[in-house]
Amino acid sequence: MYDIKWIRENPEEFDKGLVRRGFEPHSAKVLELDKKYRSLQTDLQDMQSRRNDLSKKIAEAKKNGEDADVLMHEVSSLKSGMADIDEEVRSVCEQIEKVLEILPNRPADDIPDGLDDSTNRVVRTWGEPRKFDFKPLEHDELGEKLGLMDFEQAAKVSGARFVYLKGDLAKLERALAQYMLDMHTEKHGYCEMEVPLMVNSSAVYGTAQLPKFAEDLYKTTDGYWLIPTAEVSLTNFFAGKILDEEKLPLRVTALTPCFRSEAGAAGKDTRGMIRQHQFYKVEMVAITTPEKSWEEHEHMTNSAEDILKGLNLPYRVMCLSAGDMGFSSRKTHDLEVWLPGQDKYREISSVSNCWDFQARRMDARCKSKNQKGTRYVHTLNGSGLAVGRTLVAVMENYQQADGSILVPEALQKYMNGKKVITTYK
RNA sequence: GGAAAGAUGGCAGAGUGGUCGAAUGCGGCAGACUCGAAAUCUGUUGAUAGGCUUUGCUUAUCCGAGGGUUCGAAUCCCUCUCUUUCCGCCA
Repeated sequence: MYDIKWIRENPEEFDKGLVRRGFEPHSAKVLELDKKYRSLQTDLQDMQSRRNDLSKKIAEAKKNGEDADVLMHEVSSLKSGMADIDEEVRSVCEQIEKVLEILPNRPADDIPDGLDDSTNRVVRTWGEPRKFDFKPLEHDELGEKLGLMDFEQAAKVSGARFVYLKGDLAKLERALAQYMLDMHTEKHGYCEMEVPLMVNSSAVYGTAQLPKFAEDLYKTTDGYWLIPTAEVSLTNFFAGKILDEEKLPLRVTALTPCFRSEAGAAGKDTRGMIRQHQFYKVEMVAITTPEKSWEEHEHMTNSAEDILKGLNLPYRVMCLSAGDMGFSSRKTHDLEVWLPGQDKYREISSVSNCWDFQARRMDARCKSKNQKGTRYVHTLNGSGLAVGRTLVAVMENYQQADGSILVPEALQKYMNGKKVITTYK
């Protein structure tokens, strides 16, 4: 959510950001409503002030045993006009909110222009894609050949975009999640959390999946939303709070299933585990002061990269263009892992600095001891990593000619020392 | 699911129709005392929005949320949410 005061002072910048995102300029309309709102509010406050004065006089008159009927009538007539203005103030305020709540965050200055992924910029590349002396398979083919991945039965039980994992492959996924959490908690300074998977509307509004993206989410019969990412639960942990600036940054992480309807993804990634309605993800969230959020963005990106480095999976870091970023983000780094089966880099993590955009929506603030007043915190979130997609990457990168899969060294301790995954017996 | 009691500032906790944005205590901040610290004493200390003659002044709103009654609501009425305790059920 934008700060109306900031728009008042920087209308051109506001519009410029929107245009970079592929949106129409909105400052003229917003400022017109804002002007109306403020003038109405002043009128209303004047009336309220008069009412309060008269009420005090009535109290005094009654205390002195005087007659207060005339005064009381005066307030009554004053009140009849107040209700209308009150209604108008509320309506204009709502109109402003309706406009602002569906506008995306302002892109940072240093990110590429462009409305889609074609102008995303490569920030850095790590690792050499492995040379195969056989034709590498895609993960779903590998998994099914091993008898450890079953899409067919999942389709019967649930439908498209679900999977069963069996035996060592199921265990490998669990090992991956554990490895990620251990890295983040022991090495990167995150606090592990166990979080709600079902949340209410105001939480989803806070992280800005609502009101605009309701069709991407699952809703229960009694009105809960299934989280599409632990970002919702983790970030809202700080909703409505005033945090000590001295204690920031706060870093939290959680392993959760994520639920997505994939409403707009018909025909995309229909095979395999890349795009499922339900998948595990380790999410990182950081809360910082306004001064420290860019620094924290780098730290979080590095934390995600560390996971891939530890698994020796080649990847590159992309800086997303203005129009390709998520709604709440000012700057997003995507980590793309090399998938030999697909012969391309695929997104495995997305690390975003949301600035004060979500903090305003969920009223998360911070306060310094030597400072008057409060400020909105900056929120950041990033996948660290998408567990299902990491499993895919491990399978494709560590496959052998006979169809077996080597267990990356970093995961062996989570697999009881097992070094290779073969057919289920 | 049934019954009862609650929700007040950073925290604890008074306040049942009229200078109540709210006593008191703790905490925080500033000062005094001290070589320094502790203890003690004194003062100070909420948020949001608007206006202005803008390091300040002023107006409004905020006592779980939303409505209502009233000249006036933390206080009375209604709805909702949450918490606690007891009973029931349950991984």
